Amino acid sequence: MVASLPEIETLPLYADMTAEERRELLAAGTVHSLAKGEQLFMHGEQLQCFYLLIDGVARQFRQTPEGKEITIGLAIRGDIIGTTHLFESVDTYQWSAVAVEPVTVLAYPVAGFRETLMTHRILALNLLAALSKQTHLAAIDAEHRVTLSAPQRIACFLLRLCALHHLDPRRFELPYSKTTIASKLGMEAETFSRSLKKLQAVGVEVEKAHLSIHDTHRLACFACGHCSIADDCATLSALNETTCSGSCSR
Amino acid sequence: MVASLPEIETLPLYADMTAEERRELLAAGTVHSLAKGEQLFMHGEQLQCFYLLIDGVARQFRQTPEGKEITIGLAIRGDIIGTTHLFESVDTYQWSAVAVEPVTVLAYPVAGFRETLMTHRILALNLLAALSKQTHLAAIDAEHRVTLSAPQRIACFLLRLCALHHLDPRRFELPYSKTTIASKLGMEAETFSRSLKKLQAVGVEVEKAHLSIHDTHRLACFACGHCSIADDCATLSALNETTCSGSCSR
DNA sequence: CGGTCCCTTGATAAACATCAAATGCAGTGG
DNA sequence: CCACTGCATTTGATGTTTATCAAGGGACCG
Repeated sequence: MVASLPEIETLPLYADMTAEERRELLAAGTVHSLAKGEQLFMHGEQLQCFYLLIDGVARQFRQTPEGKEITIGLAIRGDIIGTTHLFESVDTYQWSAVAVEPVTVLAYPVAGFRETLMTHRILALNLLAALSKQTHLAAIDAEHRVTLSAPQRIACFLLRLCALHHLDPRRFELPYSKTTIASKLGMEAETFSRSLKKLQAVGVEVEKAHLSIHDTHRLACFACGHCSIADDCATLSALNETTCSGSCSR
Repeated sequence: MVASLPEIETLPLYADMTAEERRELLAAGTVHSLAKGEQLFMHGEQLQCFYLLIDGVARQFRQTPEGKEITIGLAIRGDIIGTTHLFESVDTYQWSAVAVEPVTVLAYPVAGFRETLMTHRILALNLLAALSKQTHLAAIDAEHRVTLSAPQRIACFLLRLCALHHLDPRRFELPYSKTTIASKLGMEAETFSRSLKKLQAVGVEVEKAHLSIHDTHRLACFACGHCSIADDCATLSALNETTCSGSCSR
């Protein structure tokens, strides 16, 4: 764990700080490691810590009375989990979080954290940035669920996946189970399976968990043709432009 | 406009401050009034101000290339609009906002706002609280779209509407058009119209824009039976308990 | 070897969108 | 005051998408 600690400094939460301030904040948190399947917190539990995810993947979800699970999001390195509850007038977690891959987190107790924020103003700004981003991504996700078909949402997800995890689109392995991805995209596993097959028509080869995107540009056109994020997704395209040049012809 | 200004102090954004600090912050913003249909900002425009909504209703939305509009949310008194973009690495608005009812806002220029936040630490905390709430509500909305049927989402919306706007459930008028509500709920106007009719079966009378909820408790059971927010919605129920006692039998 | 979990495939059904058309209301201009 | 126009709403008919139910294959594990 300690091996990866030095690089924590590069995470956005600690951006724009003096080395000293960073060191102090890092010292305030405690490192935890979780095996696949272990939970960070459960819905209804007493609020205790929020977490900075250093490595692995954590799934945040809600559960309906019937037992159906709705995935709120998949968090990866650099993402912050549990802060949403910090400033609400509640003292319990409003949803649950579990590791879907072995996870390393830096845990910060919520007790007295308001005071920490008063002292470390830049931290407050960085937290604001993180929450803004979350809100923005939530809005985009919501739009996708309304305007994009299941295959298109998958296509969008795959492109984003490659960008975020630095995977080679021409051949990569899904970093977590298809069931998990399906739930993150708000569809049933069956629909995911069937839709993935339809993507063969736009040049996506599937073999178990191994995928090959023959032409990222083509896939992007298929997925993003009906999406309003065009300019913003230039960010995503930029990341992909290592393997593919030119943007969608819109 | 000035008439309503004194009460601005009671908004959450200015909570926990000294009177002096509040006065200073209020002075930093400029009051704007917009007629129905006027826009606060448009997607792609240069980022200039963010807004604290003092009165009226503003709709935030995105537009797909085909011209379809996706409503992100309806903001009312106390809500903050445009902050999401403040901390992102973008300098344009990522979506649009228009007044669906005559609106009064307090506008704050984004230029130099980071510095303001450094000086006014409590403001930063209050902003964090506001953004947390937004994220939380977004998660709930997303869950509703997956787990609730159209009539149930409408029922949930109506109950919430009465609570937020302090309307008497036994007889009230919709504060904005049905088309607007439908789009906020992520459904077509036709579906909204048909679903609203189905609510007659659980005691909702409809006549033009006038609604009567005969039994809020019954409607809550119909809507919330499949929802995971039970405890949290106690907040909402609490507001409703002026007219209806007892909670859903779950 | 039996069990479990993940994934796939097929058949069916429900919910919702879409298309098309009618109604009614509000505002406009004559 | 009345025809005219535009917009919001409603209603009906139809189609598509996706969930649901059911069953089977394959990998991993004890």
